[in-house]
Amino acid sequence: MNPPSLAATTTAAALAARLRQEIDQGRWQAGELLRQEQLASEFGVSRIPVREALAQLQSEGLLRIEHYRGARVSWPTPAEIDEIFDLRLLVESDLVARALPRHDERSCRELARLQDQLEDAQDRLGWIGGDIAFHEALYRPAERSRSLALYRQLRAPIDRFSVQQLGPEARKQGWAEEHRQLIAAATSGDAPAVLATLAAHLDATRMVVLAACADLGDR
Amino acid sequence: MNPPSLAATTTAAALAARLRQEIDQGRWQAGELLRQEQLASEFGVSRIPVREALAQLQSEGLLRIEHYRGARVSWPTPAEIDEIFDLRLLVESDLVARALPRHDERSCRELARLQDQLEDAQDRLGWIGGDIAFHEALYRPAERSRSLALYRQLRAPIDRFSVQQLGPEARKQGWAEEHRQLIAAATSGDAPAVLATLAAHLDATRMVVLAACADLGDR
DNA sequence: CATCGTATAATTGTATCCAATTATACGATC
DNA sequence: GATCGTATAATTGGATACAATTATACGATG
Repeated sequence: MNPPSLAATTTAAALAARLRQEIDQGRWQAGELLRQEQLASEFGVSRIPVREALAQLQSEGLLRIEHYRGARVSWPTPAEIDEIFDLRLLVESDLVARALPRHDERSCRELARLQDQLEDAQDRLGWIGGDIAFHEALYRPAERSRSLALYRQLRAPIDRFSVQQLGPEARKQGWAEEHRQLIAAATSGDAPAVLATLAAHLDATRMVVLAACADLGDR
Repeated sequence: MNPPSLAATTTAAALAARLRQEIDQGRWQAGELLRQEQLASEFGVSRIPVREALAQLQSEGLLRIEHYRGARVSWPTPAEIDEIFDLRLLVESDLVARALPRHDERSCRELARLQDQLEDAQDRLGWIGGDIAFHEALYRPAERSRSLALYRQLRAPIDRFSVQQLGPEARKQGWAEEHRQLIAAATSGDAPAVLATLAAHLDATRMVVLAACADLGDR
């Protein structure tokens, strides 16, 4: 008989979500310190849920916490980014290959709808969210929850580079084209095509992220 | 000038390590509740570091925390376990393939030494620790830190089943045999052999874990 | 002037206490 | 007797307060 309780989650989780967004949007640069007290007063909570949120973001690879020193936004090296994309290719190829035979007309329409929605997105955050939604819909028919979680986890620490680099309209066009090809290949059930397109798509994204990361220097 | 500070870590981290061990040893069954107050008084600390340790173990997939309900030992389904082993095969095949050309006489001696040590291990915990050390040494020359972390993360939630099932001396023998074959293949640089052996080794382990998990029933 | 050591401030880690929520026990009602 | 509603207890989530550690400022010393 309760009202559906909008905030059915803990404040630490809400904070983590908020901070995740802000990191993606570039509020803090790589290597920058996040102060517990500052965040606590900013959001009007105590440091306890702040600490739990920071710990959560560390486990997602967005932060690195040092004992008594504080939480810094992670600063992946180009080698790490390369490795992440290699892993994404492994995992996402497996996912799409398993999903392919289970895609039907309905799921392919859903893909097209998500792509339309993506191209209508206004801000960078809506953009990356749309891309995530598209890929998840592409992989979901595989019914591999664990792999899907792994896919999310691999994206999380590098998505902010895509978001921040997302100026050039050209890249956006190419991205849309690759997504359209993925939909076509999924619709026709052409496994080699979908795998090749996915690989090309990931490689293109890799270049964007590496470029964004190169500007940082190491620390 | 400080003494090397044995506990250079936080108490939450120490607690997490301890609880990880205890979960592997089967102190709590799958689905069982871990009470914060009980753990706090048992280890002589407050509930704050206990909560942080529990959150950490949740991010590792060992626990599942429900809002205001408590932390339960995770109870993976056979399907999830199957999926984890599929992912392990993907990641570990990639790792061993990259490591293989970089193994030399020294690293292979190290593998043999670790295997000797493993076979001398007394208790179940030493056993699983030895197996982890062996595999990490097998993959380390690849210099893929992110993949190695992923490998650890995939093992973490299922190792307890191997540990608890680890009665039969027979299985232990077969395991040792497979490890010896891996060393031989690594020494001779025989990529197809090492990949085939790894796949067989993982499949054998999968069966053990699935058997241990089957006794649980779902919850 | 550079470097080291010390005192102070700033920050994180933990303990204690209170609030919010859930689980349990008990009685009323059909 | 079973089921529902309510009161109580048990448990978790969060706020405040304190301890431990690290960073900074400042002066002494060469």
